[in-house]
Amino acid sequence: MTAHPAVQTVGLRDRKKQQTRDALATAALRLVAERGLEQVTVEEISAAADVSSRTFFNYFPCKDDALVADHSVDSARFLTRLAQVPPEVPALAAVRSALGEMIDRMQADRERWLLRMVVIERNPALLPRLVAAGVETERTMTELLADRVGVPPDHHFPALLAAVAGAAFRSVMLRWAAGDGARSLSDLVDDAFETLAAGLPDPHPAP
Amino acid sequence: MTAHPAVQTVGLRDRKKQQTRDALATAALRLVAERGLEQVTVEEISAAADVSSRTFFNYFPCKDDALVADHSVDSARFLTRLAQVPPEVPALAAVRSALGEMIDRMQADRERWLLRMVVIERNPALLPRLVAAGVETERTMTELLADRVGVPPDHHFPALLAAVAGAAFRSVMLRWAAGDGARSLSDLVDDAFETLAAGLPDPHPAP
DNA sequence: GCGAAAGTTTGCCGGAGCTGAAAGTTCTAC
DNA sequence: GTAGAACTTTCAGCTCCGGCAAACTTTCGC
Repeated sequence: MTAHPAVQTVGLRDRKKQQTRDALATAALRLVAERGLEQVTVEEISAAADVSSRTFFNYFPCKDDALVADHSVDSARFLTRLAQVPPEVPALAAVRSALGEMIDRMQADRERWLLRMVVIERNPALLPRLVAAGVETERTMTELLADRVGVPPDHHFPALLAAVAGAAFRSVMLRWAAGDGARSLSDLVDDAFETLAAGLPDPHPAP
Repeated sequence: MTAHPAVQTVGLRDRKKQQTRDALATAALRLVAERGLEQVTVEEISAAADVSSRTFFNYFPCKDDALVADHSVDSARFLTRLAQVPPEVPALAAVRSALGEMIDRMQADRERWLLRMVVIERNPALLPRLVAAGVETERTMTELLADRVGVPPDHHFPALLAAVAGAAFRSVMLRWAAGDGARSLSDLVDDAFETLAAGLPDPHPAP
């Protein structure tokens, strides 16, 4: 069903690895959603995924990462995209544009991402982990942005924009999950980036 | 020298507690600055502060928090200030203004804060901790801001502004430490908030 | 002052997270 | 089909961290 005959370069070994990784992440997410972060041990997660707990640590450096840092591929693609946006596009808009593909993938994997965000919301200890997952990305993004706008790498603008964009995106993801995915992630991101571009003016209260 | 005769309601017991807390935080900071986060155990920190390691955990829930989350008082004051800013001031400016007092206290405790930020920069695992320390503050800030601009608490604006302001402030603190405190924290914060208010436009590259 | 009450420190102990080494198993490449 | 690479498991061990109850210190009421 999910077999793509065109993509055969991926051997059995790699497929198994992906399966194990997936099984671990899924089990972790399910168990923590049911019982809460503290009530679930690595041992239980590993048992649910049918591997030893040592194997768990071969895939994830810590329990939390199985819940939030299961998507390192995405950030690499995001950075590639960002580098590809034509240089005349202003930096903020370029970031928004580069996020597009990541957003599409997230919406394709909708259920898992919604569950992930709900789990994070209910276990606030995980929120910093979400930041940790993005830290490396933000560092690289800072360099790319410095290059793009033609300022030295220690200028304040690139670091600020990277940090702010990251924060905005996290805020949007939480909002998306809070609304149970009713509005599309893409729309919500547009709202947020428009607000940023407008300089964060006070919204008009409902009349 | 630092004795304020007017403030005598603080008993011996509380002063001792504060001293212990301080000794632990200082020892942690010094040791980690010397050797790096991984090369320092709670046992060593406690020994340096002349208490048992069990006592350490009476003060801080984990090792990292002794390094970054040693200033919960400040955020409470910040929130009080924010609530006091006249309602006609736009939200972004109100946040900047409320930060003023916290910034002053940080500059008064300059050496410690610079060391703290340097330690964080050199041990990136701590960066998420810095976020964790602000998480509760941001949540309350979100509520205050919703109230201030007169929108329902689930509107996207307050959460976005709180997250963005937090990210901007963290970015500035790191920049401040990177420049070894050469420019005043207050100036750097002004730069960042002006850039935010302007909608994060690309800076002019040096001609 | 003095004794009871309240709060703090401590040692002891155990569970959980995480790592290294060595041995065993499964896949790949020739 | 077999040698070797890659992955998993077992095991031993360290640090982190919290519960408990005993000892100690400060505070409070008299």
